[in-house]
Amino acid sequence: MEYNKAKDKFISTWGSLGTLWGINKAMAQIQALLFISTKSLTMEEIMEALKISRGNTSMNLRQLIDWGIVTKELVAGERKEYFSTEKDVQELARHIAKERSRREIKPVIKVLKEVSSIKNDGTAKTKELIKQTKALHDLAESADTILNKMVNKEQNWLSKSLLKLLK
Amino acid sequence: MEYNKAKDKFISTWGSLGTLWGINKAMAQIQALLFISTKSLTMEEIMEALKISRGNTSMNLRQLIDWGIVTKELVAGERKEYFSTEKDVQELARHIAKERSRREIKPVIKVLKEVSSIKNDGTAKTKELIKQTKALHDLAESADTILNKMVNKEQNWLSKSLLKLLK
DNA sequence: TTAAACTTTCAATAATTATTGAAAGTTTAT
DNA sequence: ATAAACTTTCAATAATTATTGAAAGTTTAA
Repeated sequence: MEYNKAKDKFISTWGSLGTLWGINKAMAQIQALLFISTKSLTMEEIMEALKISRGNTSMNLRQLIDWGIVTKELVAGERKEYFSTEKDVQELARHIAKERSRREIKPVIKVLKEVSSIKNDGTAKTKELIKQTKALHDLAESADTILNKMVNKEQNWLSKSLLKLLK
Repeated sequence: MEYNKAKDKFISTWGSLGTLWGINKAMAQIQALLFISTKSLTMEEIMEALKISRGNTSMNLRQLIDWGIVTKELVAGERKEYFSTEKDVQELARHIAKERSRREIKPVIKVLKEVSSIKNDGTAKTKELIKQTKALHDLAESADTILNKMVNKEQNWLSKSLLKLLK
């Protein structure tokens, strides 16, 4: 496989994976493009490379910046903006895990807490609801905690040793 | 919060979480309904409880069965089918992790392997593509391995002790 | 074998989500 | 202050994905 085919395959695969996991295709592809780029890119270059509109590019770049995985760079003497993504996979995973936890997992954990805390009126269905949502709550909380610890920068040595331990 | 409100909140929250993570709302809600039900339910009961059509219920039940988290039960002397979901959260997590790994993660790891194995022609862009996709490949493989080990039934004692270790 | 009781399939439709593109907005240089 | 060079916004549209519902299929009982 030569460079261009490999590049296209990577970008399109990354886009599909994004879609499968609830992340907009354009957003995933912009990140993929920046991830393998040897230099920061302008909006124009991104539009051109991915064949997407200016508006789409602008909105998705903003989202990526919100997520903390893309940064805007201003080059002295140039008016246009340059974009680059976090190049370190560990850091990338950390940002994504942190954001998805904050936006999606934590709110669900909160709901599970509320639901599992309803008054136990002694009926079987109430008991079951409490029992099951409590189990889900505990699992979600454990998973969320362990995930965040594992991708934690300072504790990275740990996740590496854990991996060995588990093998 | 009384039972019905809590139940509705749980089902709708679970449906939304599904959507956010690329899982069809109806599929997530059927699973949620079964998860807190004290008994197996018929298609009719599921349709009624979630206000969804027969076709939708049928297709999503099949998917849940494919995923290995719902089972069809035949009651002697009754013609209609009864459905129930895995009630143990640990088992549930295990099935979901296994399936998402198999369907979505493993194929991506394969592509990353291919892409990172292209011939290094010495150009900066090729070197960067190889380096970055290789890093992603290694991370994805580690994450996939560790996730599957963690949710592994036999090794569950391990995930529990790991959690303590990480705290 | 027929009919009743059920489930599945799938084309049509609806709902949701992504994308466009042009107008409005912003910044900088002169 | 004006204009050029850019970015953002957002209503319109397109693309995708989910859902319906009725016809076709299946199974069981008589």
